[in-house]
Amino acid sequence: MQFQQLVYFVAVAETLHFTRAAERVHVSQPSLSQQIRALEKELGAELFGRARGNVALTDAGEALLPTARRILADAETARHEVQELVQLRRGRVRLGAPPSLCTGLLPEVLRAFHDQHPGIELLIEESGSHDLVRELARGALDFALVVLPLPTPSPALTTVELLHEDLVVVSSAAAPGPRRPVRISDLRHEQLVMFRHGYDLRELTVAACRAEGFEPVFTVEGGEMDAVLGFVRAGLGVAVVPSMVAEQAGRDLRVTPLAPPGLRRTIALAHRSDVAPPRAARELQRVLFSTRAPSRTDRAGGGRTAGGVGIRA
Amino acid sequence: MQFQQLVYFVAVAETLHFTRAAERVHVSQPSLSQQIRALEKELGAELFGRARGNVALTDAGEALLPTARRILADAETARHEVQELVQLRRGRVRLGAPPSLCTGLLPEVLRAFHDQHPGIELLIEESGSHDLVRELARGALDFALVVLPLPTPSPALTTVELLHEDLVVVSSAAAPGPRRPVRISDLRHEQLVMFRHGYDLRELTVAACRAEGFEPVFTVEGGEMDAVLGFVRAGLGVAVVPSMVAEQAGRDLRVTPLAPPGLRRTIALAHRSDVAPPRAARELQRVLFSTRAPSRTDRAGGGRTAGGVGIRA
DNA sequence: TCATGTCCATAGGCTGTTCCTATCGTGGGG
DNA sequence: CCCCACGATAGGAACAGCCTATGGACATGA
Repeated sequence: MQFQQLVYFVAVAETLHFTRAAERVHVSQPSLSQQIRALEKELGAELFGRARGNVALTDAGEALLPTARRILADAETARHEVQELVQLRRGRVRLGAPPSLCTGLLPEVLRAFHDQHPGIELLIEESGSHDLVRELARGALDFALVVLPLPTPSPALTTVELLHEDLVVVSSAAAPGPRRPVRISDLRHEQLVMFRHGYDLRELTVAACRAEGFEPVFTVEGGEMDAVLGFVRAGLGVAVVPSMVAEQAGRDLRVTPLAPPGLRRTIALAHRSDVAPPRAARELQRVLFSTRAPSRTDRAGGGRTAGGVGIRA
Repeated sequence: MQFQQLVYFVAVAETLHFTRAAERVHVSQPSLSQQIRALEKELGAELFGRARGNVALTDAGEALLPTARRILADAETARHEVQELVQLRRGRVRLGAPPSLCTGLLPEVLRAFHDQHPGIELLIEESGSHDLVRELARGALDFALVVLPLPTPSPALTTVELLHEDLVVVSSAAAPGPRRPVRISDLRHEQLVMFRHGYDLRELTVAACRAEGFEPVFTVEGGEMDAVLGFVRAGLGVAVVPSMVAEQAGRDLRVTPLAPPGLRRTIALAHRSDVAPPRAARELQRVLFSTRAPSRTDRAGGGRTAGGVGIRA
């Protein structure tokens, strides 16, 4: 049984006329006759009574017709559904991102993406890089924005550098504080407001302080991004945050850059190496890079160079 | 899109392994790969992620799978339904017959047919030949048992002679009556119980009397077969009925044959010339002729010889 | 590190199918 | 009585599907 044969069969069933049916399906009349015959032979039953000038469905034809129609309709549906995915009219992207990026970068990017593809569902998982990497490996995420280097590098993940963020010090606009760029070592004498465990920023900041030979002092610790900024506003201390976050945090925060070499962190987009991300996810990747594309160096998760892992058209 | 491709696709989707899927559908692995590729190309989307040792459905594949399964199931259903008709496990026969045959011949035949094909629905229309011919032409019946010659002969109908029936006179067993064969002309002095208009037997009997030069006298008229026999039993008069009916009517009826040449009528099976009867109807035809097959002369409705209208195997 | 095995993709040749054009056979209508 | 309409048939060209053989990439174990 072939789809063609069913198409021909339905055409004849609807026109009750071989020649006209052949025209309708754009095939010669003998070809159509032949295919109908082949179908009849396969099914072991005549589908049409072919009395002179009076083509009519037999009972077998009558039995076949509704199912044939349904099969053809289903085939059309199948094509259509796949097409919707291809054309990004439908779909889903599961993106993981650290809280700082959810605050800073993502709103703008997701807005742009959603405007272009309103049918695509966006699922955001807000976690530290460690959790995100695990979720990626499980297949629970299509992509994750992560801070490089990865806490648990693995060749199973491919990362593509997205951007470098400068970290800055924020403090209460009301409180007296340094106007000039500060050095990390200056933080030895500051009271810090610190994120909860799991934030990449926490690990990064603490590591930087230790590299300078001191252990940072926290007045408050454990909050999420918004809470930390609120505590800083309230004068409880200073915090080290990405410049992008600081910029968006408002005027009642004083933003102080770090003196060179400062602190930078590299944000990358990570995905499993073994499966190509869904079409919609690749499209989000494209939007992500076109919105904010200061760096496009490909790096494998383990630190090895992984060529050719770019965006698939 | 081809059925084969969907079969292959489902096999790969279920095994997540090209080589094993190929074995399962009894095709070489390259052929299967090629068909999957062709399907992907036609749909414009990859259906599988082919990472080393990790074949997985893409979102497009995920979208296609349920519909593909449904299409294949429907195709199976279509084959099955047609097959049921072919194998006479299901179907319908619409048969028209005059009341005398419904009483005499049909019970036995239909019983035999039903025993062989319990899934076939039997619809009997009990009418005179005139009505039956009209219903046949309308397509409301597959077959009709009719009395020849047809009241309205037409080349649109094909008739096949089935049997000749002798007509006999029945009278009450209680009442005195002739023991020897009677002649038609003897009926001039009898009180007749007569069927309602529409019975072929009525037309035949009345015509026979008129041919003998007299108009028959009815004590009761208008009843159906059973009623007429009841009236005869009650001694209201005699009736002319087919011998087969008379035999089954019981012992309280006296059956008197007609003297030669007697009265015979020819029963034929009629169907439309332009469409082959459904499979189940042809099977009933076969049973009909094998149960009671004294005559098989083919005759066209108009009286012309119509060759090759036999039972299709 | 190298040999080996697994697994999917590719290449080339063969066969069967599908399609075409041309033609036939048969009823029905002018 | 001839012609027309319509489906069936015939024969040949183009194509698709399948096969075997082979390639290439990765994983595994000595």
